[in-house]
Amino acid sequence: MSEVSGQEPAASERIAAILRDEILSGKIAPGQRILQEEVAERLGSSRLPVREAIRILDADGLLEVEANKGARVPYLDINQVEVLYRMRERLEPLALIESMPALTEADFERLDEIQVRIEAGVDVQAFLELDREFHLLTYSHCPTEQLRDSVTRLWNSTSHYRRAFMEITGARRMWIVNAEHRLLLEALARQDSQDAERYLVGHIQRTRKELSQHPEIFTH
Amino acid sequence: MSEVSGQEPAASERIAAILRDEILSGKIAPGQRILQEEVAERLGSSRLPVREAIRILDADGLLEVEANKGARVPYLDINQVEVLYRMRERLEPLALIESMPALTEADFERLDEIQVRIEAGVDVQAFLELDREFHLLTYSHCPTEQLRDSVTRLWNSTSHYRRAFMEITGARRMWIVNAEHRLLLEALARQDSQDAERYLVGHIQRTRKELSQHPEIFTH
DNA sequence: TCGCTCGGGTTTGGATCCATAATTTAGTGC
DNA sequence: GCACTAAATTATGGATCCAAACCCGAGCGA
Repeated sequence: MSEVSGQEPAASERIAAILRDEILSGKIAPGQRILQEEVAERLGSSRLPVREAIRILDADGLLEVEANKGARVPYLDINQVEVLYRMRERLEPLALIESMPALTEADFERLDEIQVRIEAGVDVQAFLELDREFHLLTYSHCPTEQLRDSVTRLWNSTSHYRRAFMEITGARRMWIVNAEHRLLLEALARQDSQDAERYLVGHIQRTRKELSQHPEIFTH
Repeated sequence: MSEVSGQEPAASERIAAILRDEILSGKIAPGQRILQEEVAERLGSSRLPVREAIRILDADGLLEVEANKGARVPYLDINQVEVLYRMRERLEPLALIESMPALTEADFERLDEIQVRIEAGVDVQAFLELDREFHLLTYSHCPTEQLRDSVTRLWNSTSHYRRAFMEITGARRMWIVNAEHRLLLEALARQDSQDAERYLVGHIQRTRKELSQHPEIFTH
């Protein structure tokens, strides 16, 4: 994650990117094991760059590695996800405040475009991708890479449960998300860090509370 | 970092542990490059486990890796370290609250022993190691591995600057550290999460403010 | 029938060799 | 003498082969 990537993506980076997509999109589910040889053959390389890719994804919080036993997408229980959300509640406002002053006109246009699309109504997968882009874009100018990476890790490791939640609840309470996003955008446009932090924390907190009312998501 | 380590430490883990010590103790300084071959020869292995170890340390926040250019201990500027401290101020109280209820009698004895040693007066290197053990031990029962790892990463990547600070200021204001540690311990013994959080945040905040008054630490 | 042990097969971990990219140095032309 | 170029050196990235650890099932015995 911390790679600056010279200019050409190394094979291990390329493989890591593909696996990352497959995990985030749910094609590879929690509990599922990653077989080095299978991945190597499927992506046309030797096992070595796959091993490096697995380390990269481990650092991204997408895989857990156990010595001599391989890598798998971790199962999380409801308590762990709760704590991950509490971490988000504390870290993301910091990233937002650090990033807000540097947001450009182009960023605001893109944020508005994303929000318009979400409001137009999209399926679960599209919503998850747009929502992720929306929030990570608001943090993108945070100058501290460690903070950006930490936030990204938190989004990564909770993505599966966000999807499961959306698939259960459907679009019923989507108007709340939209209202929160709009309020956040408006505060950002005013460069009001207090309001922005308030709306962001509320947004994450509400999601955590709703999520914890669906323990069935975590039975496996 | 997330390795559960079956029973026998894999070579890559062993090498990572050695390099981690060398970086944390300052034997390898920020800016210094890690040559795979040199490490491999020095530790009696091939380059391959060294490559894995480098990935592990990258995930630990101790190295930065650039494609085709190798790994080095990152330089941080004063602003980055400030943000890392603000991250600590937000994350460590969470880890502490999650861990506090599970602290055992043996933990408290060890914490007291550490604090007694610090008060007896030790050199910089010993203080850094004891202080690290002290705080990480108070978080050690936090059930969420991601949170423990995040906190450890923050300690890792700021360790060099903590040492530089201590070497400049010496033992002059050590009584403040001791008072803060004692108040924290007492609050933990009472299972008073409010007080514990208050003292911990104050402790980290004060360090951040004192550190930011020594910008000369960050000139390289 | 249940549990234990001892295989065979599968999968990960490590070593060596080769390819490729970056850096440095020597050379050449102006 | 300086700047640009090209070749040699150095270091990282990748492929293949071999070793060691783990997993699963068959067979044996209580």
